[in-house]
This record gives sequence, structure tokens and C-alpha cells, in this order.
Amino acid sequence: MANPQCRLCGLKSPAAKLLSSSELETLELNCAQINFKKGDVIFREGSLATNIAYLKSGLVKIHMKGPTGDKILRLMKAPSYLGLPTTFGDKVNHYSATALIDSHICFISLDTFRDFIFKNGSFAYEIILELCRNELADYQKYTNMSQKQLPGRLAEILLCMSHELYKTNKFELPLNINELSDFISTSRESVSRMLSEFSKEGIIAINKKELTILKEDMLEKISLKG
Amino acid sequence: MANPQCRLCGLKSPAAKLLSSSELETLELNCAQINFKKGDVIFREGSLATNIAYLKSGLVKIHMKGPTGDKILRLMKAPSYLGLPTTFGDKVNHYSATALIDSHICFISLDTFRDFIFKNGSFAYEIILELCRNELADYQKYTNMSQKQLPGRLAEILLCMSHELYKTNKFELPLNINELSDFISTSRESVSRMLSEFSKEGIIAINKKELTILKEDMLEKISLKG
DNA sequence: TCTATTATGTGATAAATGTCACATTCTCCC
DNA sequence: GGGAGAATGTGACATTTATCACATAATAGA
Repeated sequence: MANPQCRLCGLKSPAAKLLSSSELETLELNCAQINFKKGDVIFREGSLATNIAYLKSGLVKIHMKGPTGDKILRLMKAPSYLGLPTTFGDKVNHYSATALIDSHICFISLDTFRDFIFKNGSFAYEIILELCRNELADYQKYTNMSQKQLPGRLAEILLCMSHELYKTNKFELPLNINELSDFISTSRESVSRMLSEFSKEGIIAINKKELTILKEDMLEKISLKG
Repeated sequence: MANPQCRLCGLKSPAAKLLSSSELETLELNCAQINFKKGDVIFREGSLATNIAYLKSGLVKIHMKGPTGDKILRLMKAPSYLGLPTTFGDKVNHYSATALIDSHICFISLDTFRDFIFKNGSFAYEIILELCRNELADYQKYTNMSQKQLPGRLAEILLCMSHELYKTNKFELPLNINELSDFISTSRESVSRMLSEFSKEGIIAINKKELTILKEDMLEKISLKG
């Protein structure tokens, strides 16, 4: 746990950039930065939601227990608030957040954060925008994932990682096969087989955890056709 | 189009109840009520999002074009804001809203609504709460729907209609078979078959559009086990 | 009322995916 | 470096669901 310096922080959220310097001072007094290692749980489904979690740096999976096992709902890259809906929406967390790589989280007192919403309209509006954009993205992904078959779903998340997360065609997979299957709601074996198939067809190459997209256009086609 | 009387309106949203009387006056001047018949499109995917839509009474489906056809994302019952995320999140609507029964919608000027957020913290907070609760519910449903098989998915939405929408075991189905299949992401034929099966087993009874849940415990069991 | 159109029910079959079993490989820790 | 446990690859088979084809029923207009 470190004493953060919110005023000087270069990784402020768009909302926090709209806070006055006295508000930032308040934030600083009601905020604690904690560093998580890969695999650490940041907050857990079923436990009390007592703080706002702000992902200052790192990568996190949001996941929830489903009828047949874990379901990964989304990956969150920094900078981003992690569980606004589960913190405001209910007293108890409805889902968990787990670090996929070493990550820095600032926990902000709920009362302080709420106070900013009440007293700083720009801050509130920025939070609303973030919530809205997230929902739009979620709906789009939900629709795609529910209508595409396995090859399309897998292609989509590989492309998503390449485009949204890493901005390159060659990257280290942040999820293992099991997690990939939790993400696209299928079995571990099916993911394994499909990745082999993509490899055989020269669409991707996998070396340990490192994935290279060789034929992006093919992957796009597979993703689109479902 | 009617001239609404927001100040006297008995169907105010939780957020609107927090507006001052002068704010309500402003709302009244920047708001128009329009009545939609069953099947009418309230706003359409791809068109400009220019107003906030508040569902004062009625029932609406939120739906989006997916890779293989229409996907119903959720049913919205009154009272509720309809497309906050698609209105704030982007200039263009990412999904459509269509009336399932005759519905009264108040369209509110976006600028006016935004002004309330900026100037009335309680209002903003209430909007944030609504967005957060929606996301929680969506995540839960998304997880369930992606992990359950067809019988479980169908059982779930029937129970949902019974519990959340109508609060009775006997109700008129608001969706036809095709829409049901768009909702649970399967084929029309599969829904038809599964409803027949539920009927044969005495779990439900269907008479035209009227559905009666006869063995709620059985339906719960089917929904839970996936 | 009649008819065209749309919605629904159902069998036969194909396709996709899950499940089980087991071999192999990787990784972490001593 | 070696071994235990976890992660991954892959074949065989079972299960689920989609698809096609067509019959029947409901509904909206003329």
C-alpha cells in the first residue's frame, strides 16, 4: 500500500482530470494504491463492495460464476474504473476482478467518489459517459458472441486483443486456453482444437504463449461470417 | 404528440423526482410525449440519437442486428429510460427500440437532460445508479445465457417474464416464437419444439398467445441446471 | 368472407460442439 | 535437475442444435 499523489498523477482518469485541485486533495486523502501480481484477485464476487477500484496500470479480467463454471465478461486495460456498476449497483459484488499481469489499483473511498458525483457535474457526466460507452461495447460483443459459432467467436477475441489491447499482430496471450474457453463460452478442448486448426491453415502462429496473426484478413472473414 | 405536464406527471422516473420545480418546468418545455402502437419503432439502429427516450408506460424490446439476424437484448418495462447508453455513448444509435404493446414515450431534449446532470448532483447520481443496475442485470443474464443450453435459456426467460414483467403465472406472451428465438439466440424451430415439449410434460400450457406456468418448480430446475 | 401472407409445428437429417480418455508438455518449487 | 501438478493436444464418440422440407394454422386486408 502506497500513499498516492493524486495531484501529480499522470494517469488520471478522464473524470479525475475534471476535479479541482482541492477535490484532488480530498481524493488523495481517501485513496490508497495497491499493487497486484498476476493472478491476484482485486475484488471478489459475493464480498462487500466498499471501494471504487481504479486500474491505473495493468490488465484485468472481469469474471463471474455461471451455471457451469466461470465466465469471463471482459478484459479491462488501464486506465479505467473497474467495478463501478458492481460497487454502485449493489452492496455485494456481482462479479470478480483478477489481475492478468502485475497491476496498480487505486482504491477510492465510496463516499468521496459519491461526493464528487454530487458536487461536480462534469465529473458525474464523464462517469456517465464511461458507463454508457461500456454498455454499448458490451451489447455489441454480447450480440456477436451469442450468434457466432466457435470459429467466429475465437477469431473475434483474437482480433480484439490484437486491435484493442496490444495494437500489434504479435503479442503474448493474456489468457490461457481454459480462460479463453471461459471467455467465449465453450470447452477447453474446443479452443485447443480450433487454435490448432487456425495454425495448420497458417492463419496464426503460436509459440508458447506468443501469438502472431499471420492472415488477418482470413481471421476477419472467419469472425464476420460467424 | 402531446404537450406533457411534467410537473404533475405521476409517472416520473426516480431521477426526475429529484428535480426542482423550476427544473421540471424546463423539462416540460423541452419534452414531447409521443404514443407508439404495437410494432412501432421508437428509435432505430444507425440513425442519429437526438433525444432521450423515457418509457412512461408500455413495454419495449431493445434489439440489434447481429451477424446472423436480429438479437433481442432486453425487454424494458415502464417506467424507464430507454436508450441512455446509445444516446450518450455515440452520436448514432447502436440498437433499436420497438414497442411490443401500445406505449407512451417522452422524448427529452438531450441538452436539457445533460444540463440536469451537470447542475443537479442527485439527478446525476440517480442516473448513474440506473445505469449500474442495468449493467449488473445484463451481466448476469449474459453469463446465464451463454452457458445454459436451450431448455435452460427458454425456461429462464419464461420465468423472467412471469416474475419481473407480469408478476403472475398466467400472461400473454409479449414476443412471438421468432422473437423468442432472437432473444435466446437459437432457431425458431428449436423454440417451437421446446415449448411443445414443456407443454407435453405439463410444465406450461399455451393457448394462443396466453401462457400459463403450471410447474414453476420444474421450470426453475430446468433453468438452473442449464 | 375469402385469400394471401405470415406464423407455427414437426419429422428427417446434417453439422457443430461437448465429453471422456489419455498422452504429452510445461512450470514451478525444492 | 528432477518430479509433481497443472496445462495442453488430440482421437473417438455422444449429444445438442441447426437446417431443410413441408404441413397446418392464424391473421390481416381486399
